[in-house]
Amino acid sequence: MIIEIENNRYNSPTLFGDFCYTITLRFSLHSDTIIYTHCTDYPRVRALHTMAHYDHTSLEKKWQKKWAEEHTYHTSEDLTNPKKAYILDMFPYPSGQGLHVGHPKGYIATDIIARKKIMEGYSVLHPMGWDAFGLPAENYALKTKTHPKKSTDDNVARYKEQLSLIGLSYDWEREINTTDPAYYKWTQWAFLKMFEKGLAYESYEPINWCPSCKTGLANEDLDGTVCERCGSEIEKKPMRQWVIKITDYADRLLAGVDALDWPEQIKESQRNWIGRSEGAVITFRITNQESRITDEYIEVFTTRADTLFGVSYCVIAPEHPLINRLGDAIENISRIKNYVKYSTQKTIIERTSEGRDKTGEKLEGIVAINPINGDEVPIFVADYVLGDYGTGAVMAVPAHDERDFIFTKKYQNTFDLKIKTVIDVGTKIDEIKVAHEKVDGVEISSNSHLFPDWFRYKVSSIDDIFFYTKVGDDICDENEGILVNSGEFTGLSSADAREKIVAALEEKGLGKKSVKYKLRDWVFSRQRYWGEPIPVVHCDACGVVAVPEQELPVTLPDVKQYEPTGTGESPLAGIESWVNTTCPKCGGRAKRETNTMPQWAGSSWYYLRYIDPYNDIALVDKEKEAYWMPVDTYVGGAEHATRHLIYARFWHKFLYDIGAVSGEEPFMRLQHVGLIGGEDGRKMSKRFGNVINPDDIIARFGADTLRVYEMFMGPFDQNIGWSTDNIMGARRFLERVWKLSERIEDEATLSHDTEILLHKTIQKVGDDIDTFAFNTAVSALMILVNALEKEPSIPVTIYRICLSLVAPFAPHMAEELFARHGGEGSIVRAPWPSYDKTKCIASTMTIAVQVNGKMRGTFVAEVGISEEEVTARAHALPEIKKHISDKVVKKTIYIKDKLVNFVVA
RNA sequence: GCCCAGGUGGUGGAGUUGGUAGACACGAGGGACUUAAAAUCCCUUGAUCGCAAGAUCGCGCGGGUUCGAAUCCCGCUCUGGGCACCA
Repeated sequence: MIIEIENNRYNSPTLFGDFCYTITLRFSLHSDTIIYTHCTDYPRVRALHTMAHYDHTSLEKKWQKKWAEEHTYHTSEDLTNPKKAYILDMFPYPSGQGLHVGHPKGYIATDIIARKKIMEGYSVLHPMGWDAFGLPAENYALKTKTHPKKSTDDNVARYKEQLSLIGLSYDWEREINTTDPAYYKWTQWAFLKMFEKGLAYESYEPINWCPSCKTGLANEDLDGTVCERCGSEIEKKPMRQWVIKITDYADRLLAGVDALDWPEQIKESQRNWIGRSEGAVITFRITNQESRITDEYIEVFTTRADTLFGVSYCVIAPEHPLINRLGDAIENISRIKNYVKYSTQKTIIERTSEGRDKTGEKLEGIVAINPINGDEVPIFVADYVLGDYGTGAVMAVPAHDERDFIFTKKYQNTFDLKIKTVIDVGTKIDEIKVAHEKVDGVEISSNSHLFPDWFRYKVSSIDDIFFYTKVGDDICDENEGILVNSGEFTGLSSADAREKIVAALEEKGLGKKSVKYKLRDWVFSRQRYWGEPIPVVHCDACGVVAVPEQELPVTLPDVKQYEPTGTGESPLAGIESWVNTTCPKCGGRAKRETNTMPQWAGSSWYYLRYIDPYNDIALVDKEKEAYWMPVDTYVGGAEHATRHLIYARFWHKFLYDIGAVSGEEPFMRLQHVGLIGGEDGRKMSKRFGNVINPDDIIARFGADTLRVYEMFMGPFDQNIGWSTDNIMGARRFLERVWKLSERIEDEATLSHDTEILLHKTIQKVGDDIDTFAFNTAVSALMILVNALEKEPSIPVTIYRICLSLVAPFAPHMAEELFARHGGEGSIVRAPWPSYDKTKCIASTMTIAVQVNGKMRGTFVAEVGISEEEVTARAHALPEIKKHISDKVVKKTIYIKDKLVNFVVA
């Protein structure tokens, strides 16, 4: 019976180009909808109307409603189940743009894993929430002139709506939001604990300042020299700020990396970011002509104590306190102060973009004493030395450090700087195989015909070994070698010399081993409105006082003016009624801290809140935490490698130290999600007009098709461009699954080959889901369906197995077909199919036959056939005979069950 | 500059404990069905030569190891990503 006739004009520019007309007849037959369409010629319209029997829209709506009503994805509270899986996505910050098709890719993957785990009988925790504090949300609010609270809520609602269309198995009863006072109470609580332990402190050091976002930023918030958010050039600005001593955890953060099952790339960038360097701090005493200064010194950090004999001068950073300490003892102090002013006013980009060109000033009137040999060397101030790394001062060895070399070259003539080679980086004579020539001493050239531009010499303390090094004064090789010109240490290897030189200095109290890190303390305050208030007050009498735990949360007050002030104060400073308070300690007048926390605060522990989302008396219940943690599978973008993933690991280790959690590492296994680019090959962005909205795709092809396609596109962690043409492949695949149901027969049996294929497919799909090889899992399912299509009829039990395999990928369709074909209950809780290993082995196999390594033929053999028989049958093949003909078979290579290779003369 | 990842048909990509390269899918070409489209189904589809059987060449480039190399080794090149004066 005809239930509906439509006459439509389609003119959606994204998918259909121009427009066309269609006439659609909808028939209702039993519970199916059959749609016939007549349309004016426009090929892409077919995408809409190939859905004979399979009306994705109504079907997906139906099941999403049902799952919600029946709380299908409610997390099991059974903490006795030994099998648990915590499957987590990096939660999004809801921007005003909404989702494009790239965003759900990771969510689909975790959803597939979570669904399979449920089917395998695991207790599964698979939640979702919102990282809604922070600059992006606030900048968006400012742009649209709406209150951040309002715009954030709107964006969350929009995101949730978009996500819900995809059919994800989140337990929404555990939804969290970092801007919820009940949530950030515990962000503040953790801060107080850090404050208590001395890990959170106030600092007045110059920090990164974004002039556009009008706030201080952590090193991690920079993209090179610009603000990671808005792209503005960063300035250095001295101001009061809260800092967290993440550097106390540098060694543990580094040591923990090795054991993690994370992509090597992320592990490597964390190692680089932490940047551990083993070296030594060496003390250079300072003196002047009259030896009046006796108690001043410079401590330098070096990883190359073995080059100490090659020191030409010392360099201190412009920020180094020595300059103020010595004051007029420096003869040209005003010139030096000018230089300090000049270089500290430079932006980071100016200071680094000068690249190789280096500037500096010599401190006149004083010299540093090399502790190893008493040499007096000049002291410079130069901004190629960083004030906040190591000791802020270095010893310069131009012969073995490129930067020192460049600086020396520039000022060599002005200040008479020496370049002294103290490490022989040459090659041992026996390695380059040049005839012996006994030459004593150093720097005696030789005209080796092999290496004419090298000169050779013998180091007197080492018998019978000659060294080579390159001629010329442009030696600036950092490599290690053998010490020369180094007094009693001459002849030692670099590694050996470092130990011995530092040991010798240590005896004199002028040096000791030291480890330094590139990681800097975490600048934790933001001069912005939209963040967690830092829960401390400033009391005239007591100084900085923590807000008592029982008064948490310190709620963010509602405010009319939330634009950043740019003065170094947050907009909160303007709300007198909120700022003025009493001191919890003495009861006197006090002012609240008006800086807020960075965006990364709330996301540093959110995975714990999902476990126990309504807890008001503890951050997380210990028993529940011990059960669910650590996160078993964590999926998100690679851009968080040195931000969120460092902060969260730090936060977790801290919580471990105070006994709040049971393990040291939060995320056991991490997977990258690759980006989905636009169809034009560029990044998907509003700017390029190439954004594909998942809502549109779902409306036209269905959520199941979107899910299958995104998993089938290619390797999960790879960046791949979207293709609306290719999505048809996924759609057709699902239609085939649908149509298979027409050929179900209770009494049917499968052909032997198809049965083997079925078992192999069960194995492969399971393994592939576990290893994030979703593309080949989908491919295996397609191969199975192609084979089932060729079967005259399909047993219903087999069909249901097939549906179970499809269910994690296309849950709506699988659920519908499962219900229609005798499945009991929801397929969500149906058992994951098991396979029979013995049935994965075929009874016959194809043996490849090669002659001299070239494929010349194949034949089919039974499993278990003997080597002799394989060889004989291979030899008997006509195409093989032809290639061997009268030649002699010198050798036969036999690989069991795979191939035979005849080697002929 | 340093570190990491990668380079396979017209396209997305399979295949890496060395053993039948191009699975699966898209696109394209041909055919069936149709008044005609669309959808669906069947066939072909790495390149070159050939009527054909078949042959040769092919996984960024150049070498090497091996009976046999996309896979291992050496050198180079290009692309993407990260770090970047960290002493």
